[in-house]
Amino acid sequence: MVFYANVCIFASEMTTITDIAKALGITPSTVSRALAGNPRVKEETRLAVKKKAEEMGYEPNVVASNLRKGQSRIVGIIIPRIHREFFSNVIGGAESVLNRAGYNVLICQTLENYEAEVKALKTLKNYRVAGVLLSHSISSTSGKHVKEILGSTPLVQFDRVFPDLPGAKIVGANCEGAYKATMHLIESGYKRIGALAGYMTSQAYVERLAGYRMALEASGFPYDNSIVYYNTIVRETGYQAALKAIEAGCDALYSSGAFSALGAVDAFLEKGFKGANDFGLVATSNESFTGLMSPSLSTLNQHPFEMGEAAARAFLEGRTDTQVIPMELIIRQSSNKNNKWLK
Amino acid sequence: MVFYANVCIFASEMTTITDIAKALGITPSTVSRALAGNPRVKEETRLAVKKKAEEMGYEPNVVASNLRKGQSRIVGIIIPRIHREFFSNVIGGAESVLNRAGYNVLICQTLENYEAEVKALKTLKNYRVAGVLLSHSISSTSGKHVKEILGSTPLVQFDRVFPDLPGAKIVGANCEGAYKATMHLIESGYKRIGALAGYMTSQAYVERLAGYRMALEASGFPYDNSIVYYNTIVRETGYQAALKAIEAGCDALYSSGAFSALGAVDAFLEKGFKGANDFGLVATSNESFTGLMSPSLSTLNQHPFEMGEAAARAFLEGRTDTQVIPMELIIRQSSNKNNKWLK
DNA sequence: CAAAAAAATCCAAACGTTTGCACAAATTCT
DNA sequence: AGAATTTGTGCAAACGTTTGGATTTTTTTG
Repeated sequence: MVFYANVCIFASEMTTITDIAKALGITPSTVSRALAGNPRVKEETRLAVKKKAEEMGYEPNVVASNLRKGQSRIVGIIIPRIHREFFSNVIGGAESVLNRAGYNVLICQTLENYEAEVKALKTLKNYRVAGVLLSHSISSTSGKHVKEILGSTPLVQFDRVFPDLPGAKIVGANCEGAYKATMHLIESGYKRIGALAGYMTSQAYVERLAGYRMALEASGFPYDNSIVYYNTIVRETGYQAALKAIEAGCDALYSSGAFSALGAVDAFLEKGFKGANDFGLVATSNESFTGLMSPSLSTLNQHPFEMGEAAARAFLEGRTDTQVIPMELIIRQSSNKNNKWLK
Repeated sequence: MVFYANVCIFASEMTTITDIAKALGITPSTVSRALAGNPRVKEETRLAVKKKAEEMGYEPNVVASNLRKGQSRIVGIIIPRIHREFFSNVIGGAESVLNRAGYNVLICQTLENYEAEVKALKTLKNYRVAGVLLSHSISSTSGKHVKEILGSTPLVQFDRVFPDLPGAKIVGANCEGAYKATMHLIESGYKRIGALAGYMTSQAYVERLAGYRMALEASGFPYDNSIVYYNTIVRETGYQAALKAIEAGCDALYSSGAFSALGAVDAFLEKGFKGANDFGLVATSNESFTGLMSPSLSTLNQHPFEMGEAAARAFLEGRTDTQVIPMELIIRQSSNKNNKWLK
């Protein structure tokens, strides 16, 4: 690659298609077509153009190209927070699929804030992105703003979806997963199983609670709302809720989140419980720490990377259906009633 | 917000500045100035324009704006992988600072692949991004390609930096951190301290190794290259290296990474070690699992979120110096020689 | 060898903004 | 009242591409 001093110093002085055209004594349109591989340009000139472009260090201006073509190769992803392991994995999966298809990824985090979500949607619309992959913030209760802002921009929702919004959705098998987790606790012999239920503003948590309830009722256990703890999502709230659950006589908990489960472990270690013989726990979301901590947590693996891949593919293929990503029950120490945690 | 049917159905039929101008019987230039808050337009018309814009659901086309202005409000971030906790935290920090300053973030992951890095750099250049935040892939050995492709585009390097490249750099206090970690092991009474050194193609790892060596030599220990294990970065290679270290008679390890330390724990649990009395370990990178696993790992916290913030600020302020983010030694069970891990 | 067909290139407009300069209208100053 | 200034708008070009249709050049055909 030849490197021109002026190109190096001033970004504004980059070689354009017109520069190449002038250098070859032809018109910009031919250069454009040559570079695009249009069959209407002679092999000979195509080669000459490509050679000259290389020589002059030409790099296409995709901004201009996008403007003219009225479309961009950017996909926007809106998520609550990037550094949540679940979301960073989703992004990882989505990015690799999209990148292979020639798209790039613009990231916006809402930090669970409705206003930030609105702003992010507007920003992406203003960039005229090719599509949006969205997992809404916990403080958004309906998809009205999404439809209003996005209009016709293709939308794929994942994990946290608004049921009132049409279009592609990628969701975990929340109900089924929670059912399996709760059933596992029941089959392990636990007698009074509470739930850390999360926020009911999110469909995902509603479904998990439903699965928990179904498992109880299918096994002849009563559904007792007094041992269902809402709005638990972080370690501290999980801890507080678990303390109450212990007082209420629970011997196991199904947690809709991973961090709340961490708080639950804090609570029952504090209360002197020693192993899964005393207290059972299954958490949703197989964050990496769950398998490494002590006691290791039984979890539902949501396959976030695959979810990201599926979301990206749904966008690429223009799908509008709902795909359910299975949740895999991973049994570890925290629900293994037959053995103690600590050998 | 009034919602026009056509706007909703066809993305191409969005209201433009010209539409507003026509609706008000004025010219696009005035509308543009009005929306930009240019003082040369009358208060009255400014209000009329803003009202009409709102009414018609106008959203600016930033692609056109960027083209005309020759600059964009996008910052590109290139990282090896998004779903590494360290990097997702850096991105989280950078995104929040940049977002507040009106910038958006385009993410590219290289997956430690040189070609992908080159492609990412070109893509970002083609988007004429305002700047690039880069942590290079492990397979890139010099910054030549970066300079060649990026030209005058502002560059901030973080964590893994090319020393041969000018401009802003945000690095961890690698040498100092490794020194502190090793010194802590020495002071705790360990006698033969090996190192899981990582890749010497990366400046960060070179510096860590240097810090390790300095601590040894400052304490009268010999630096013994036969118990320094290179290219350890994932769990498996850490495990293999730790097995060798055990055979070589080591009673402690300083690990330049967190995942390799995980492998080291595997190795010495397998070999029947029971606590820090037997084997000491300090890892770099305070990934969340390190504090939750058993034994919990003593680590060096690199403050990735703050590093991301610093990188973003360095870009915003046009800095060209090198900033060092201190590493904090967090002492946990794995190096606490006075107490057993398991109570 | 002219006419028709095919191939290659050119022209000019468009994408939606922004902005220097010109111009007109309103205001202020001699 | 006329000149000088200020204030508000309009005009038109520009940013770097792409693309439909016109035009030229080359090739094929009768």
